[in-house]
Amino acid sequence: VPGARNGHDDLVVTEETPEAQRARNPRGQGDRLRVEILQAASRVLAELGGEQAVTLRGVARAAGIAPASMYQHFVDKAELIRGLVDYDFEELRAAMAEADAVRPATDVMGRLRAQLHAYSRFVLDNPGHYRLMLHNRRRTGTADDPRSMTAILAMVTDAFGRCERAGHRLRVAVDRAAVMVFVGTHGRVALYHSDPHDHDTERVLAFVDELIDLVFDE
Amino acid sequence: VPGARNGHDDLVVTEETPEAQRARNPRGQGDRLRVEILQAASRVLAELGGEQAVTLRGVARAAGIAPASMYQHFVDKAELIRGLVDYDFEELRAAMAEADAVRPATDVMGRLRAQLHAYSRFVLDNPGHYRLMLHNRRRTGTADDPRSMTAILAMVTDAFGRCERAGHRLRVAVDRAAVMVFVGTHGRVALYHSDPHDHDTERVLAFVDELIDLVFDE
DNA sequence: TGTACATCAGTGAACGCGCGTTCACTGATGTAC
DNA sequence: TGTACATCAGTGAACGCGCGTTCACTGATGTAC
Repeated sequence: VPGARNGHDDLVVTEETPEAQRARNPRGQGDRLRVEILQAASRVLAELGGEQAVTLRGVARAAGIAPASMYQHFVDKAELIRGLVDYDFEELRAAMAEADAVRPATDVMGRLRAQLHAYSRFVLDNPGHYRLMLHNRRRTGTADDPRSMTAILAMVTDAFGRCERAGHRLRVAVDRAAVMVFVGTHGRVALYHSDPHDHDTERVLAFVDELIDLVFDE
Repeated sequence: VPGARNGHDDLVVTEETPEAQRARNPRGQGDRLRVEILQAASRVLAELGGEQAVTLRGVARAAGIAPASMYQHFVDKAELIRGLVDYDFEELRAAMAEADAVRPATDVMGRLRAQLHAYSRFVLDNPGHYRLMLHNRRRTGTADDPRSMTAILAMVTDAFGRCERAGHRLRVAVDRAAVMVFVGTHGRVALYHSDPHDHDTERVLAFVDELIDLVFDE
């Protein structure tokens, strides 16, 4: 019956996506729903921005499942959020790694810029995700966990190290340069996030380049 | 009767502060409660961090009044939040202005550093407030409104301008230098906000000084 | 090959909670006569 | 000077809502015999 509601016990307020009735996963594949849930959560966060917009019931709605079904994959809401943060860190890391890999290995400066540009684009395009990652990150403090800011910073530090070894002279130590540029990049995108006059991606990337120029000697 | 509850229709969960019975303000002084409410909201935000922790009922509880009383001073919750943001911007501006005024007028570099240090301290000490200010700021985009990031940046730009006129040479234009250092400062405090290994105020201030050194020639 | 059954993916209904908001009110106090 | 009254600061109780979570369940499907 077209238009028939699947029986939620609460009204679906935003009728936008009627969400075709989900086909149940086959026997051994119960875990597939887990990533579908994370993708749904990611969509919800992107559309509504702000962690408080990510509710168990809202994500269930977006995934087209019953709220109770969440509990087969996440013990509680906090674990759902942690899962989402890990998912996002992996997306960011992958975007930076790909930007790096796509350039010739010898173009060390180009790879450095490309990584920082990928970082900027990710943050500009996903403000809600970025805020979530910032305020819910792991407490590890080591670069071991690839899902941490420390690991992202380590990628940038590596890129600076390659530049220095290739003969590009820095005005400060490698790790200081990396922190300065990374932190400056973050500051730029974060500070101007909600400013409607400043959503010009190109200007942000130009600022990042300006920062990079500042730490190199020449 | 000591210990007697004033009749809230919901239970007060955190019994911490029994909040002595408020004395009603005299006739013409109804507005005094407005600032008491803002101060209570400020306390709630500082203690619980995060905008979603600031609820009408929670603030009313902290102020020792009935939830309904909020509506004589704020038309709805959104206006309470706006009021809180304005209140916070004024606090930040005042802290920076005082840091500047306390030094001899001729010590232009000291005044610049003092302003940025005051900014950093405010952000480090009030993470919840700072996040609220960032994500709920005015859309003006002009420095006219003293309660905006633009106005704060304008203060920093002025300070850099004074340094340059006093003979300190910059490697980039005054407004670029101001943006870079301001944005870098913001990035540093914001990025490391929730990192327990990095709550050392002195290290943050040293980073800010390092940034300042970087934009000056020499 | 046929069938009983355990397993598995997912559900429906209900719960108690704190929230924002409304509305008719209370009682003290300054003011008009 | 005395008193009726309008004004003002602030309240108590109730509302409907969406939330996170629990629990007993359903029904399809692979497996053991």
